[in-house]
Amino acid sequence: MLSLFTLPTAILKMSERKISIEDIARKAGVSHSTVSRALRDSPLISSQVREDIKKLAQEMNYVPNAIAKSLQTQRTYTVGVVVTSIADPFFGELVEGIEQIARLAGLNVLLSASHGDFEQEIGAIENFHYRRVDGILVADSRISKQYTKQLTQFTVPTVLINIDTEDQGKTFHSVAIDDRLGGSLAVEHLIEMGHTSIAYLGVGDGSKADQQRLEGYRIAMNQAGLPQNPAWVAINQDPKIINDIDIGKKMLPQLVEAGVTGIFCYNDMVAIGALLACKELSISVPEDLSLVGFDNIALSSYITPPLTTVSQRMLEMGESAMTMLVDLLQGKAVENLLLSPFLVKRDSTRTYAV
Amino acid sequence: MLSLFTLPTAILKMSERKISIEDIARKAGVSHSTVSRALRDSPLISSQVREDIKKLAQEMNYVPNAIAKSLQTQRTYTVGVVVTSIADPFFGELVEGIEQIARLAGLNVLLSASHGDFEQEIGAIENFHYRRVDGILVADSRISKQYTKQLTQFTVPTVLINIDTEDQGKTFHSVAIDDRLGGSLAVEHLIEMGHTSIAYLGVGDGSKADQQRLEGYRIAMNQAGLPQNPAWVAINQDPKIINDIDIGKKMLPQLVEAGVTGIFCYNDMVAIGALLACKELSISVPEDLSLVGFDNIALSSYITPPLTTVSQRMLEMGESAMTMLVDLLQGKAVENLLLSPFLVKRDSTRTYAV
DNA sequence: CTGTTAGCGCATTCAA
DNA sequence: TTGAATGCGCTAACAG
Repeated sequence: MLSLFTLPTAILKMSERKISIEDIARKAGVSHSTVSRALRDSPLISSQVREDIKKLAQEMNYVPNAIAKSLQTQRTYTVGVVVTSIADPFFGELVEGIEQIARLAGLNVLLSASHGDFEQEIGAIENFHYRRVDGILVADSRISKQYTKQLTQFTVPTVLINIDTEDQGKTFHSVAIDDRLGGSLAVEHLIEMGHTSIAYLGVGDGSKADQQRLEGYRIAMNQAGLPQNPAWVAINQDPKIINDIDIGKKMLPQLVEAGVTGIFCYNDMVAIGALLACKELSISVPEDLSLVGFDNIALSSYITPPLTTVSQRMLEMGESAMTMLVDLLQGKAVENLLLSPFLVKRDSTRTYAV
Repeated sequence: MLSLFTLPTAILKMSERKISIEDIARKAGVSHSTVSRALRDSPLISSQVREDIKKLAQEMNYVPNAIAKSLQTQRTYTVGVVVTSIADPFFGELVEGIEQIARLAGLNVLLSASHGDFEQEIGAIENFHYRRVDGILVADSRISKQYTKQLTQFTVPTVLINIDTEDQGKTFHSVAIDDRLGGSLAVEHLIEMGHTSIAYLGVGDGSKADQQRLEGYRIAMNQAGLPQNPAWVAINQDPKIINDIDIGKKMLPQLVEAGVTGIFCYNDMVAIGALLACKELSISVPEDLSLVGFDNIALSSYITPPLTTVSQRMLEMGESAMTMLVDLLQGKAVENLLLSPFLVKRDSTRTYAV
């Protein structure tokens, strides 16, 4: 701790205009290119001169200028990241994963929030373009499709995270979660617990995630040879309800009336809404009803009862996306990634006793 | 929106090397300085030429080069932000606030995580330096003091957020939460509810926050003319316990034995730990014991019972810090900010009946 | 091995 | 009002 900064040379007071390689060249009595070479450990230089100049640079508190370097090399070593909301813990984890890998690769992260707004997303990306980032990462599971068309026009390597369109794989690079698999995992779990009347509670926002989780539900039901009742699929139709908790609250009663004993909810917030509705209706979870969420948000493990859920591992998703981008920047070929979610069993589900 | 291009032509296919003002100058049959002027709405140009050139630039899908511009103007319109962890919802909110104001001011955010590590923080800041950011924001409530000394050496305008040192106000700019006030608010609330035997449960990490919340506790007790018992102040001494929940769990029993009826906990996680310990000991909250937290993390409103807590409003703190930085960049004088937290009454506290 | 020269893309002074 | 010339700080040919 203490010794770290005993070398006062690293950060010290510096006058208005910073020291440049020419300044140190003048002082060393050499040309600025010699200084440039010395500082960058070029083989085209005598080790003697190199050491001398490095020492001098230290003494003069030289801090290289990334801007000038970028202008020359046409590389900024910066990537732009767009997320819908930074405050959302979900994206927070994602960005954390992105930043970790970026730093390991010597890249900086320029962060922007879109708040789910199309124009703001475009604005952020144009801005990244303007700043000549080396690559772009866009995370948004509810984005319009035309957007992706425009994105393909970019020459800047771009990786899309959980993008809301089907035709991935062809036009651009992406990493996404396998929502279909996730849905199946959730429902298979309920089936294993002996449930047969199982519902899906979706948000009806038209997102790919919503549709594919429902598909996963159907696949699992089919594979188990279980009957499917239209009344067991409750999709919110009211566009005025934007809060997931409220959706869960509002949609739960009709599913209970339809006689289901287990519900797979679109996500944890919906499940929590359903849970709250259960409390109001004096329905015990998991005694009377089993509930499965999706996302594994922090909250899900703390509520009562702790929620059985499908986990997305956002940190890993961020790492994967950034790793893919790094590969692209190095000219490597990459393959789109479909990450597998997994089930986290907690206390909101239990064996169905006839 | 200060979007450079509102038309869809903005995003279009472009060849390897981007169009420069010289390219468009050549095509327009003028000099590149004329183009430069036209594009920047210089008064030194005829409106005719300006419109023509702007139109041409559009057609040629010209995207100005921020790097070149920065090299010339010595301004990057970029600020560096260091937080301990991006994934922490707490900092997520902070960064969201920062980003909002930054964008409004036409600034970009370069984000870095320090993971509470001194070296990584220094590294991030040096990197920002290297990239010639216009300003720096550092958030960390548990940072070493000498660090701040070093920070003052920077010529780059810097605002510290919730920094862990007393001598703010003099050497550098800062925005922080008034922990002392927060502590008083929590304890005053308990006093109003009729409690007289009130405890403080601290983490003992030597942080300013811990000390000042305790101080707030003492002030409130004094002002109410209440006696103070040393046994009512439980500060964790075991450095091996790093998890706040565990601290709460472990320290609770001794406070109960000391006969307190209300406890003000260092933060929500500690309070939740205490709550869990209560459950194990069959102590009902709030019937037998009232609990107050600090931070108002999302979790606090969802647990049972929902936690009465002191709220920090991190979004506002981020906005304030960034606003302060913007003022600094504009050469304005700024005053350090001490934000007032406020009490959020929920169900973990209740009137003490004798 | 080292110095000279020439840009990278733009803003800006000085002339015209 | 416009053009020519210069420089921001650096890398990278090309010569010596």
